[in-house]
Amino acid sequence: MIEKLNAQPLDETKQLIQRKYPELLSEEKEEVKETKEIDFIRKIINEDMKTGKYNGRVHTRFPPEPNGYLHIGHAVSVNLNYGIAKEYNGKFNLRFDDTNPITEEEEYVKSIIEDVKWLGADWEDRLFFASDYFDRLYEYAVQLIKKGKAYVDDLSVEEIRKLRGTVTELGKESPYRNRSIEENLALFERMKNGEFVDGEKVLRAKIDMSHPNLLMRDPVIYRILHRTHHNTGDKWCIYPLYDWAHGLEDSIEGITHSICTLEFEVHRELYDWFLEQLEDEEGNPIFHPQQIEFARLNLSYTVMSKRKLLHLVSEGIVDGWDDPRMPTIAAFRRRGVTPEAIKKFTDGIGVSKRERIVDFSILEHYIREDLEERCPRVMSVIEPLKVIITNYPDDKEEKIEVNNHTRNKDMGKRVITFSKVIYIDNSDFKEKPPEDFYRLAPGRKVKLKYSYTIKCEKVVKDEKTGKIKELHCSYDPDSKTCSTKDDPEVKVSIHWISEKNAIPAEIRLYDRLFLKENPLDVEEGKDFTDYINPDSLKIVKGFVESFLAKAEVGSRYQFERLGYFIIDKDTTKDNLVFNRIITLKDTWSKKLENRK
RNA sequence: AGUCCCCUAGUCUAGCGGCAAGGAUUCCGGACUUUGAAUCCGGUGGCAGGAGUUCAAAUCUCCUGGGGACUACCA
Repeated sequence: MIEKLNAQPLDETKQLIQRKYPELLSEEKEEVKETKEIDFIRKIINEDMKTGKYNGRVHTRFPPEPNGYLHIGHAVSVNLNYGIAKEYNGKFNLRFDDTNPITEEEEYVKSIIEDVKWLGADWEDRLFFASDYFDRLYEYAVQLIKKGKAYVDDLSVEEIRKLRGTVTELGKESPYRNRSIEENLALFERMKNGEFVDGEKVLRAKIDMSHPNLLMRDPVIYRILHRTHHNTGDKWCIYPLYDWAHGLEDSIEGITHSICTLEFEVHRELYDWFLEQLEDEEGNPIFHPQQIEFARLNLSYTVMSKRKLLHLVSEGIVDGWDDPRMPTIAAFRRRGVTPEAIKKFTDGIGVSKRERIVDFSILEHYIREDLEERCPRVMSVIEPLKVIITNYPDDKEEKIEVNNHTRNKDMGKRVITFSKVIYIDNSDFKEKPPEDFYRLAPGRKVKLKYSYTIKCEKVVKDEKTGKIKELHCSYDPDSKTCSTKDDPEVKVSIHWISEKNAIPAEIRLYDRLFLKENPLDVEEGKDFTDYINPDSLKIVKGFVESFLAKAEVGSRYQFERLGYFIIDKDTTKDNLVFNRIITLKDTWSKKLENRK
């Protein structure tokens, strides 16, 4: 009780200080920001720097497979890897892990390059392909054979699987396991030369068929695939597998910290084993990067697997990889989200080893925070309701100068028009207003933002349908510069647009793609697509300020009280198209919902 | 079933033997406001459970429980 009494005046003092001397409090805040949180990966790196493990060098990489579009989960990895490289004055590579010509395509290479660049990561001149190293990978394989640590196996896929055993049963050795080094060398060369058909032979590492880690039970490292590769064409008909290729790629590039997701944790043992076996021309062990695993991102109300995203695209559930409802980078870009917002988000959620489903509202928060700063304000009407100001002269027009941003005066001013016929948003009028409804209703007053106070005198309805056609309102000529607090009858000011200043626009209202928090948590007999939000896209015709006809594709605005919008690339000379990036927070309608 | 990994508010995260367990978001109040926005103030809410070590445990050890990875010639 005493605490409460004491707390009261203190809060008030703080609020007073905030109002009068905001700079005092903001300084305080910056100091708090100084204490930077450090994740477990950076801790490992700090330790390595201390011990001089890599001579103070930090070199990371982002190694996508070009078999799909990048999504926000990849952004976590890009930002992490590039961020670390920058922080430690290190380097960052972009490397395509293109060891499987069956699924990989040039189209994906292009989109990935564009996305990584857009995210702000800079690989300078270090854009690499695993396929650049096919020769060296082959040489290393020969070395492994020469050391008696790899052999050519004639077994079929099924036979290999059978002999591998299970997590509880030991594996059995292949009858071809003890071929001579010479025979293996010859056979491997013949594999490379295309003397065998797909699947006829493989090269396997000779490790331990009774190893508790299944991956260590003589893993296949080369398979025969008579396929044209997007990069090397028909030069090769044998291709290395991930475990063989990845560590070697890292080693070749001098990567110090090979950061990947949790599912590769079990692979680390193999990763290390390969690197320990091999040596360079002088007989020294080859460079040995360290693999570190972190938890991938899962976001609520969406799906992240490439397979599922591809399904949404190929089934036409969404309109392509860059449909603004998708979690792909291309979609975020088109939707209007900035790379800076994504960076804030990925920094904000941090990195850890616990599997996580990050709440969508956290992403939304960073998107709003970013847009709030950068978007000029504009008054647009999404669901127009015609309003006639009955006591305003027919042909009179007033120009009103308004700020483009409430706080940031650098964004300049613009001029809007007031006249007899205006449009307001349908949601700002209720014939039978619910409790707490502050906006317009029959007989009620509302402030038109930057302009007059109006009072609803009459509701005109369509005789046939009974739908509201227009509103007849009167205005108060003395109210132009008033604020809402000058008139006890006026609670809020609403946005509006004059007929004289309005041009039509197509407005695409996007919402979350799924209704279910975790769409992968499917009930019996259902599919993840059963949880698609049927209202994830609504297209409406509204009015925007006429100067926007000249605005460029990709420019973002805050439609006052509605949300943030961007001009879409579908815009043509006579069809202006806006995407809603995100709504403004709406505590009032949330309150109404919660009351239900 | 074997090996390995993980477990701090609804969600994400900090903590590294001594904290009133901190921050972000969500939610709920309030101040301010020509955006029911932003901004500001306040509140609800957490160490999976149990034993042990210790003067002292979210932190170290063990057990139990829960979640996950691995049984592809995918990455």
